[in-house]
Amino acid sequence: MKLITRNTDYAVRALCCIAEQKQEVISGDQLVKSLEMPRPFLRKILQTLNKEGLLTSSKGKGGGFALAASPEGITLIEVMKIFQGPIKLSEHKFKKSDCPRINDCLLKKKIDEIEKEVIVKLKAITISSILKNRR
Amino acid sequence: MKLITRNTDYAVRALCCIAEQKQEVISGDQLVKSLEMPRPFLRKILQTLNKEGLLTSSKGKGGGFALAASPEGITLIEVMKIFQGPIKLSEHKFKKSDCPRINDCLLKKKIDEIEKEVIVKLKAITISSILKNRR
DNA sequence: CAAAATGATACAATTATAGTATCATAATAG
DNA sequence: CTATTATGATACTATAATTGTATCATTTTG
Ligand code: FES
Ligand code: FES
Repeated sequence: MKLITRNTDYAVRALCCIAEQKQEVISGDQLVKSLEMPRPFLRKILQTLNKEGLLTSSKGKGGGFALAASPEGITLIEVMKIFQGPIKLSEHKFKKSDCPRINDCLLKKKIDEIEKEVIVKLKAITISSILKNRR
Repeated sequence: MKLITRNTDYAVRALCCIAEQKQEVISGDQLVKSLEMPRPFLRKILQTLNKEGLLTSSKGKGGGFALAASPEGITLIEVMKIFQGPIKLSEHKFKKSDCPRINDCLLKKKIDEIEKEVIVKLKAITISSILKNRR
């Protein structure tokens, strides 16, 4: 019942780390050292973030990754969508298709209300607001 | 990223159905007919609800299940705990043990705030409040 | 060309969810 | 006392999601 998967969590940590960096561009290997996470896993995450337009990348010596937007402009929900798909707290599948009862499920209606509020909260979280949380 | 598993959803639907019934006791097979869900799966769910004290059961002809408390007294979060364990939106495990970064993870702190609010909402949902939602 | 970096893609392991199957036990009617 | 109707306990299996790993190709710079 976890809201955030490891993909997303690592991606956010990487984005935070890049945002804090003095030099704009930082290589994957430097990030591995700072963040202590499995190299090939982080590499894949960085590639995805680049493909989705949250990072820019450059190859070759001196290359690496940089933020494509300011830390204020990168929201958590955006990262979640990339790695976890759209937020659906009350998804209810039955062998790949939706539950036949989904339209009259009373519980689903209640959960949908909670979902709306969670989405509002998530939209308010950005890389910069996460960094501000720190002491 | 689903908040409610099928176990929980089915359990709630069953509890609602029992609560609405005129006769207090209803058999598993009758519930299967009303709820259109896989018999052995529902049976297991009912057994668990009984073991956890949300239902009472009686064997033999005329037997079946009945609510152990009033519909106002059964909360969603109670059912969720039974089938999904305690609510932990920001759990982050690494091979069975907690993520070593869990104590300084800035994102986790943000998610924990959301978790608190979600728990408040969930605690307010009961079988009777779910039934009232219906038109 | 060699070194340092990312890009693309296929594969594998682990865990969680969802579901099935079987046999035992108890209560009731006749 | 035995057949029927019901639940109890428990072991097994299937599917999907998550969490990774491994390999080779491509681009950039010196
Ligand atoms: S959406 Fe399927 S039972 Fe609630
Ligand atoms: S709790 Fe592990 S990185 Fe956030």
